[in-house]
Amino acid sequence: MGMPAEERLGLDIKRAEQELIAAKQIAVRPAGLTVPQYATLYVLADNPGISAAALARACLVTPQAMTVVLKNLETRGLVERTPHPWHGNVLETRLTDTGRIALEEADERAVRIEQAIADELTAEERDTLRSLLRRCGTAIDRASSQL
Amino acid sequence: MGMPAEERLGLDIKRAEQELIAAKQIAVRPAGLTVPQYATLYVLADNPGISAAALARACLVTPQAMTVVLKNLETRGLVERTPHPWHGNVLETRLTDTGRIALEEADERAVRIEQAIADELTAEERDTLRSLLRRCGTAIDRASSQL
DNA sequence: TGACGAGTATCAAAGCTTTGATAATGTGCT
DNA sequence: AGCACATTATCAAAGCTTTGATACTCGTCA
Repeated sequence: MGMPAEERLGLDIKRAEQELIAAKQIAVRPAGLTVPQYATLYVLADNPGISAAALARACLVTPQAMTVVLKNLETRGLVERTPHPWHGNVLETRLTDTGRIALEEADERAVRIEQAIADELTAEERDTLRSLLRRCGTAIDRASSQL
Repeated sequence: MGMPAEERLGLDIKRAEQELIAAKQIAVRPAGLTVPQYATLYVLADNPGISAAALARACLVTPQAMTVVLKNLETRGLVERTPHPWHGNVLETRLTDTGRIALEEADERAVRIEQAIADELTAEERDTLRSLLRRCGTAIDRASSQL
């Protein structure tokens, strides 16, 4: 393999994300939610009536993946989907009261993970991390499109 | 929700990882591999005869997840699993010639993604990013265990 | 009016991942 | 020898994700 594993920053990013998602799983589990479900409800809380496709874009997943998540949430009564008043073919999705309660319970614990990250770094370091990650992202996109 | 979304660094980390994995998918796909399969073969190349459980730890997944990946790789003849010579209950896993070829083909393209990241940042910035991500990781672990 | 393109929803198949539980094997300690 | 412990492998169930394909609706433009 051409490039030494120690120089591959991708592993560091992946590791951080893996630790993050593992911690969030533990955080939101007592509320009866998975991480994708939590993320979906979180976006839904600020965007009532959003379409599943738009929700998928906001959560960085495919529409098909979002369909499955919504199906599970709807079965359990955490969200409700009603036909759009005049625009056929579109289903409006909204939080139910039960869904909002679950979200708040989950967020209360999930936010402690985010708070721990924020507390570990100074404001300047947070900006630096954001900036570096963003530059990685653009570099990745560029390389990917030229692949 | 208690904490503003803009302050949640988790989203930035997740986004970077998502872009990374999407790009790697595109990179390794022509070699007929998925990202988890590529990661598995990559570790396997440097650790012939490793057990599935150890492989799972190296790839940051559960043993069950690794079992599925190995099963798919074995079906397609990219790896072979033989009983450990004297230690029963352990299956040694090794790359086949076909598997090595697939890995090299995949790595040739995947490395361009890593190279793009490395090129985008100075040596000092790479160290900074690594350090910040590591500190995030420890903070996450700490918060998670105190949850 | 009619064609086209964008956005949305859904079915199907394949693969990955996790939790939970069970069983077999090897090692170390008593 | 016998027992506890750690490691390994595996089965089962549930959920997430992706690619690929199909179909419906709406707005725009010719």
